[in-house]
Amino acid sequence: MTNIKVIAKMAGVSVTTVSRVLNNHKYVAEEKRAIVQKIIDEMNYTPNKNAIDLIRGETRMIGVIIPYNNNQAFDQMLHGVLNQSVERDYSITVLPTKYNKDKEIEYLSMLKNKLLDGIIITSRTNNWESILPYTNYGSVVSCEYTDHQEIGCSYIDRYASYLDTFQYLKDKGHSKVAFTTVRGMESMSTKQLMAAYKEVFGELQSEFYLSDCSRFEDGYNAGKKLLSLKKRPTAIYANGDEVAGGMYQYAQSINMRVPDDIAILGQENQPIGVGMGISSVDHQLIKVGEQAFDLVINKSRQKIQIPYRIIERSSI
Amino acid sequence: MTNIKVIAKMAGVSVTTVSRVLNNHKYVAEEKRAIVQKIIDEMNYTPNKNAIDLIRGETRMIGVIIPYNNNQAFDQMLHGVLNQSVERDYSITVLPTKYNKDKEIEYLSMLKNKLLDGIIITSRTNNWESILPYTNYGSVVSCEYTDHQEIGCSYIDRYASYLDTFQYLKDKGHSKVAFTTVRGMESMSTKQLMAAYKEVFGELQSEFYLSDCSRFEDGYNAGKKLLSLKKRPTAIYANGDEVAGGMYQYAQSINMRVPDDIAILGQENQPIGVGMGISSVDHQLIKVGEQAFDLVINKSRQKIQIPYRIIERSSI
DNA sequence: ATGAAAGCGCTAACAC
DNA sequence: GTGTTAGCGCTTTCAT
Repeated sequence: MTNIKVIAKMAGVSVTTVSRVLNNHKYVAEEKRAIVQKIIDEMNYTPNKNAIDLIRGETRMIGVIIPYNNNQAFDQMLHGVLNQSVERDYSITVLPTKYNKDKEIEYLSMLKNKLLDGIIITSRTNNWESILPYTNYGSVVSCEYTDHQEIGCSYIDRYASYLDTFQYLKDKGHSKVAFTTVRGMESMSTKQLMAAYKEVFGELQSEFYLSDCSRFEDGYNAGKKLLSLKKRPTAIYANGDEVAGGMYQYAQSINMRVPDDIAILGQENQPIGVGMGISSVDHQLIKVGEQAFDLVINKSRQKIQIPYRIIERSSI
Repeated sequence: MTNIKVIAKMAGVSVTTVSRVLNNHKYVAEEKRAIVQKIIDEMNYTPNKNAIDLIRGETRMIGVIIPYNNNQAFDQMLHGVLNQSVERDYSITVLPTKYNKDKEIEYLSMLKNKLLDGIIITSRTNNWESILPYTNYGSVVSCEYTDHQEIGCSYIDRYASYLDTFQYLKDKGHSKVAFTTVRGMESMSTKQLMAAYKEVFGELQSEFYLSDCSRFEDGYNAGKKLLSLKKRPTAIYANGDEVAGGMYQYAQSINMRVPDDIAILGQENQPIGVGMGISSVDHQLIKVGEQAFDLVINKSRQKIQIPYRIIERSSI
């Protein structure tokens, strides 16, 4: 292992001097700097960043906690983070939890371990009380709103969005609308969705709600269930355009017309949505990710709301 | 900062003993082990992994070099890597290069810097000769085939795939086929694509080839160009289902029927493809990523080929 | 069984 | 300007 000591010996100077040329310090004789640099180049030497981090207590590395690594919504946020990190010269470490509480905490403790300067939580399974202690070791920002002031937030106002969306559907003349989600009632956003539904349409009949939908196939199956109901919905609000696409395809397979027989609304403005002409409410998750990144590296605890928008296409 | 020293003092033992209980060493009196563990729990102490890495010279962290962070193909490989990393308890750092040579080398030198145990290169811009030296510092595996035996490879036989695909198209009666790519002739796979085309159809007329296609919109525009040709193609082989989807939509917008008026073949079996019924040649990039991960962590230099398959739907 | 002490590779006072 | 030295937080001989 060729380390700073070796270079120092070869150059006939002290490690300090080598360290100085490495870090572009002033007060190094041009002559010595030249010879040191020459040895460095010859030996093709690069400092051990691990040792540097150990001393500095900083890593320029940000972690992104993500439940699944194959979910469009989380992917979009991750992309936003990645976009910014490239500009700002930070590295990003992806931390997939599968909503495992211990795993999540293990990742959080990477802050304590000085492995990460900050963490972005796109979605969590532990309660905030368990997470809060880690804010002492590094910046943690959430992509979901929380009151806790030690947590910075880059979030969307999901409740408002859901309210708007259901109202939009109601205005279009729909009163029997069904919807799908990824997770069940353990998820904050599912709860908000439920609440918004109730606000607009009143009590929800349970057959109109389906969880565990992530991909196209899930949408297809959900479509089958929903459209087989004796009292079937006139509109479906899917949690993602991929899921919506699956529903769309099932509808077509049984010769139902969209939007005449069944209206379909997706989320997140995914490619499949533009391809199939599915209306979508875009929560601009990429922007959420970009903003979250800015917050972490600035160790900011601001609460920043990212606007959503409904993109009208022909499925509704 | 509560470190091992503090714990040692509080427990009234030496740092060595603390280190031993931390690492589950034998030869620690059950009594002492208990008291040390108690303090550790009370103090909510976790060791500084950075310091541990420094000594061990290992990080359990793998880097994935990716040109863009918003390209379906690279995303799929990344997902494959992520899938495996969760199982094996490794962290993954995403290293986006935008095909910048210096950035790419900078990332490679993270191996030397002891920041990464290994690196997976999904696509590169430097030549292998520049990359080879870094194999001395850690395992580097490529998702593209190379003869260099210091590089492990998890790859697809692109040339064979392209040959098969074009032959498939020819068998379907197409002789005028156009195609698109992300990058131009600087890319290895574009070169192979060209060669395969020539092999099957003979000389390529330049209007039948378009580069810089990544997303749906690119496909739409490519479709417009290709279908506006006086001598237009009867089939298009798109570099991805998203791009294919854009072409499909343009075709529909001018009332051309798919596949009767124009046949469209995509790649990578993306959701939009199943949604729109686009035939696709699936290179199983997720598997490529999974296999690549296995290779890095085993420091294997094997060359493993992942099979591709043509998925027939209705666009051809 | 347990602890003292010597590093891992580097930075940052502090002295000269 | 340059070098000596004391750490950063931990592991690992080597004694005891």
